[in-house]
This record gives sequence, C-alpha cells and structure tokens, in this order.
Amino acid sequence: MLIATWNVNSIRTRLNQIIKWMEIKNPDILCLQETKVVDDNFPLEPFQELGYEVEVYGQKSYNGVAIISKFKIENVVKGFTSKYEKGTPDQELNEQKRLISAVINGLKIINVYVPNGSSIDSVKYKYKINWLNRLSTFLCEQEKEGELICLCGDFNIAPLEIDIHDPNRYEGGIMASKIERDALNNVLKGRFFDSFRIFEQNTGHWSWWDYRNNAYELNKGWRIDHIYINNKLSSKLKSCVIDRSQRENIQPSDHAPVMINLNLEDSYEDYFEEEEDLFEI
DNA sequence: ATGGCAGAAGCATTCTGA
Repeated sequence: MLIATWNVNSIRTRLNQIIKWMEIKNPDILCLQETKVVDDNFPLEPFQELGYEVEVYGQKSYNGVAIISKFKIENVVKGFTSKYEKGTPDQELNEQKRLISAVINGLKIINVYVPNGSSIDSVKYKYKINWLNRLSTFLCEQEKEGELICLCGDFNIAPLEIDIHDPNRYEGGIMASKIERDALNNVLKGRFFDSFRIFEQNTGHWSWWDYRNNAYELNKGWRIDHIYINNKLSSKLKSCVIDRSQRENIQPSDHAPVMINLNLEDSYEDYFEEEEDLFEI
C-alpha cells in the first residue's frame, strides 16, 4: 500500500500536476495540506474520475487538509474532537483547518498541517506549541491497543540538524527550536517512528525549498514533511521516498511529496495473529 | 537586518506562508 503526503499550496492551482502525478505513482492514499479552499469549492471530480474517494476539511485562503483514497474512507474526524463548549482553547485551535483523520482498510490515517509559527517571539509560535500539545492528547485519545496508525503531513519542524541545509544559520530558529522539537517528540512519545530515517541517516534530503532566493536551484532545503508510523506498522514498512521531481514542475508547490510503501499482507505478525485466533476457536 | 517568491482575495494592495 502506497501512502503519500503533499503540501500542495493551493489545490486549485496545483490540480493538473497532482492528477498527473497520481496517474504515474498510483498512490492508494494521498494526504494533502494547504488546499486553501472551502469544502464546497474543492475540485472532487478529477479525483473521483480516477476512482478515488475524497474527504475534505478546508477554509477560505489559508490552511485546509484532505484525504484522497482508493479504498473506503471511514470514521472521518475533522479537527480536534472536543466535548468542550465555545470559548475553550479547543475552539480556537479548530478555527484553522489543519487536521483530518480517518480509518482506511483498518489503518488509521491522521493528516496534519502543523502551524508554521512565524518566528519564536510571535504569538503564532505559541499557537504552534499549543496546537502540538493538543495533537499529543488527540493522538492519545486515538490510540487503541494493537491499532495501525500513520501520522503524516507538513509538520513545519526539522526534527534534527541534518534536516536543514545550513544548520549553523538556522538551528534554534523557527522550525528548528528546542521547544518545537520537544513538543513534536511529546506527540510521538517514542511510539511513532520517522519513516524516512529508518532508511536514510545522512543529511542532504529535503522536502521543502523556499520559493525565494533561488533556493531549489541552490538545493537549500529543509525536511519538514514527515510520515510517522507506530510500532505496529514499522515491521510492515518497505520504503520511504521524497519525490523531489515535483519541485521541478512549472509553477510548482514549494513542497515535494513524501511516500511510504507498506506491506500489509503476508507479514509474520498477521500470520501469527491468525494462528492465535484459530487456537482460541 | 531585510527582502526575496507565491497564492488568495479582489482589483491595489495586503495578508500569510516557511
């Protein structure tokens, strides 16, 4: 099963290149961020014509996330589910459409667009940390024994120094500060693993290049788009790649898609569980 | 230290992103 995440920086502007990419790569599940459109104006038909189901959670101009899937999308959750009343922190954190979750083929997909935070002295930075802390409790609420969970999206955080082209210049700043990384690690709690780092330990691999200053041509990038998988899934992970070719499109997104391949069939664990079930009968 | 590039809204220019 192929699962991809892509900050497309406007679904309507990027539609044709996304469709073309899907026809080539044939992902089973595609998680989008920064769709920048209200749900009624999301272009569903091109994806449906390719045989996909679509669930969207967007707003005007900013943010917006979507899950596109070849398989039935179930148990959709939009925003942080909350039993609290208006005026609570949850309401403020849900005003920006940044989280959509669903169950697909028994696999829980959580697609996030983490706030950028602007700069570390900004109120937006506080919002980012608050948002990540709420994501941490959301994830705890979502975790069930034995469940397969994939947490992916644009995290706007370089997890390590090696995820920045010029750490001397950027370490400690926005997307590279200790407080952000601690908040991210508190979300992951040691139970979720960075798919990309299971296969690649070297620097020089980026998922985002600034539109400005010729950053792509100079290969001055950051790795801020991630696919995290929990323990249960890690034994099924076959690959994780960043498709930087999409950053070379005419009028590209500033992000490249990231994709994992999971082998959900024929795993030893599944076989073992089947045997266990038979034994119980 | 600042701006640079891009998209949306909406029609000149501002806001936001990372």
